[in-house]
Amino acid sequence: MTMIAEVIVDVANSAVDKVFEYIIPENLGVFEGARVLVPFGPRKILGYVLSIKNSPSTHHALKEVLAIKEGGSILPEMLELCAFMVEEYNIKWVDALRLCISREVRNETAKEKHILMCKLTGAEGLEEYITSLPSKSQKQKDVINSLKLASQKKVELEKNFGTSAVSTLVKKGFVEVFEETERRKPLALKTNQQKKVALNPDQAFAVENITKFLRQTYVLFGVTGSGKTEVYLNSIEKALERGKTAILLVPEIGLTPQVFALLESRFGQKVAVLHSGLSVGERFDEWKRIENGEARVVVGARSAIFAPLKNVGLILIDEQHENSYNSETNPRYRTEDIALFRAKYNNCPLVLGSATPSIETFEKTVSGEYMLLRMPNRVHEAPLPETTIVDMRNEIARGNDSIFSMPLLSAISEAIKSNKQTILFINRRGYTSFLRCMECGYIPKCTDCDAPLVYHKEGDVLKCHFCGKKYRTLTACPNCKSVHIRQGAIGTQKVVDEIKKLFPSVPVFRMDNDTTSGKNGHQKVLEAFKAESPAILVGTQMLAKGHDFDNVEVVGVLDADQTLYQTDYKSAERTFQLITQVSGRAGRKSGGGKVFLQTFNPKHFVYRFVANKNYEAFFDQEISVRETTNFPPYAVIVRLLISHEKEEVAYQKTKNIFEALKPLKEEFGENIVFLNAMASPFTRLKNKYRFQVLIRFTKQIKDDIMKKIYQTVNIHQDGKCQIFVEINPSSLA
DNA sequence: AGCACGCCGACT
DNA sequence: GTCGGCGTGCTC
Repeated sequence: MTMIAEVIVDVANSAVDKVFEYIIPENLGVFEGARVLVPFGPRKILGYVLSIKNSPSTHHALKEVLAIKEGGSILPEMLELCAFMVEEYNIKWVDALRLCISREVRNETAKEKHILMCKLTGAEGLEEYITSLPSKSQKQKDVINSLKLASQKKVELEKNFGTSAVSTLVKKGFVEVFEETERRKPLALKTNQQKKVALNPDQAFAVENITKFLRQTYVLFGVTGSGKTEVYLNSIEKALERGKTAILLVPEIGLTPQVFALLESRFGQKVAVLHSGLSVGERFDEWKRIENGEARVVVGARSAIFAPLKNVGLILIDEQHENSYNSETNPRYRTEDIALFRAKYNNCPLVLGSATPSIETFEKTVSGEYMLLRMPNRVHEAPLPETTIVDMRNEIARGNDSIFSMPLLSAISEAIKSNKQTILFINRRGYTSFLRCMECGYIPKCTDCDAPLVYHKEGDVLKCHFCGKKYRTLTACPNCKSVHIRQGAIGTQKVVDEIKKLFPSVPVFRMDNDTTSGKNGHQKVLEAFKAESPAILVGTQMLAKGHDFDNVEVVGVLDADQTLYQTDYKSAERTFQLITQVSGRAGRKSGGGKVFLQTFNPKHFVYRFVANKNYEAFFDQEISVRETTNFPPYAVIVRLLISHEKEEVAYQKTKNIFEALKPLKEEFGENIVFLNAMASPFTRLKNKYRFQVLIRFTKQIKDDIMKKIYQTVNIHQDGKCQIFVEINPSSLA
């Protein structure tokens, strides 16, 4: 009986992203998930076997599978996951499959590293030989004694005892040289052997619940410094004890060598680490170790969720709210979806840890879908920092129009006097930002959408990012007639200049995308900062990501409003998360931290809850806003981003898609809250013109309507015109 | 994505 | 006549 393989070819083009059938020659050992070499037109290319069946479903003349490629085959679990992703995100099969193998294996850009080892052959007459050696041949005796303990690298032996001693012994047949594969190990810090600490009652309760697997998904809700890591480690330990494996995901930036060192000290060689900082050789070896079962704990950034780990018994996502868990490019996916799929497949718990969980996730603890595990106390009993809200309008009234308020400046001065450190946070993102009257705090908003307008350099206009409406830029405040109008964006660089003028003798460091590029870029800046005291660190949101600062007393949030007036439904949530996380950097060890929030809008509910450190109260408020305004999690927002190199074509395509989607309004009636087409906020990007269609609908119709949206997209999509579909985009910029 | 096929302009 | 430009279309 001839068997037929359904193959997806390894070509990243939607025109060939479909099943091709091949005859399986007998004795080739083709299996589902295998990587195979197949004839494709005039050439031979790689393919992935999706399934095997008895008879073809096409009348094409079938060709034969040529060969099997070793390594990098797709586990049955991952094949199912790929099918899920193709369905859920409308992505290409190849793109899904490629996530599941390492690019080093796929491109053959790395292979195993072999080194020469030496060992004793066990040949007879060794003892006699040694005693017969003249005393000047001490080196040979040393080599033998050394090898009696363990096999050793040839280069090491030669370095210690000389090449001639080693080669003589090889010649005499007492020492044998053989090849061994060596693991290229990602560099870890010196491991200061962590002694296991006893869990506090909250931690113990969490570990016990997770281990008992009472619920599919847990939200580990713990304030900064509450010891979530210890819960992760203990839960992993319990999973390993049951013979299972575990995956721990951390935000890309949070994967500090300290975290890895901690895991390694606890789990040793069982840990594999995957992140963007690895060399090709290191990554190749880590994937290999996961594939062959040597590694049983995988720690890594978001793509590590695709690690070919078998028998998964626990999945943990640290800092669940982090946006870096959402892939925004090419194969778009949400790590939480993938993790939940794998957890269900493996019938194991999924743990989402955060001090500031996303609104959508926390809502699921309220509805009972997820189980909430609270950790309200800091481990070392160090109190959370004291937060002061500074009204910047008062500062201007006092004649201080600098970017630093008086209370913040005096706190910095005091910190310097007592040799403590200061962190200044300014979240400058993108080129454009809103305008603001420096006297009354007025911010121009769209008359149709109530969204703050965004200043565009191009054309010198104000635009609404929701409806695309344009306004003339402001020269004077329509509210108070002041001409004191500023762009909201003050960059880190300017802050550094200003603070240096005020405190010329204090070392100032800057941490943003420009200063942290390159390997271990973050680490270098952080270490430089930690080595100085007093010192000041100025940085963007990357400061917020879980770094441990022991000596920071003052945190200044220079422009708290900046994230608040980003133009989408998540801006309050994001602001709360960001400021809470940044605040958490103050007084971590000693306590007594001070946080200053500089704002023009001190009455805003977000700041009140930030200052009170009350996430749950913030959640209650925010979730009711979402409910009344019909935004996620009560509704679903879908954005179709249409791009083409010709503006007219992109515009026409957008119009066509919009017209094609319009009938949905009749079909789904009031379940469709909003449907409109408009120019994308960045109209031209990478030489392509971009337009977008926004659809907002109630979550009940999600599955039905998504099928129809994807159908429409697939009809209009071609090689030149790309259409990206995003569900609940994290930002509409 | 490649690679062949094919149908027009400028050369030995 | 034919060498080669890259538009179009196919790959089980």
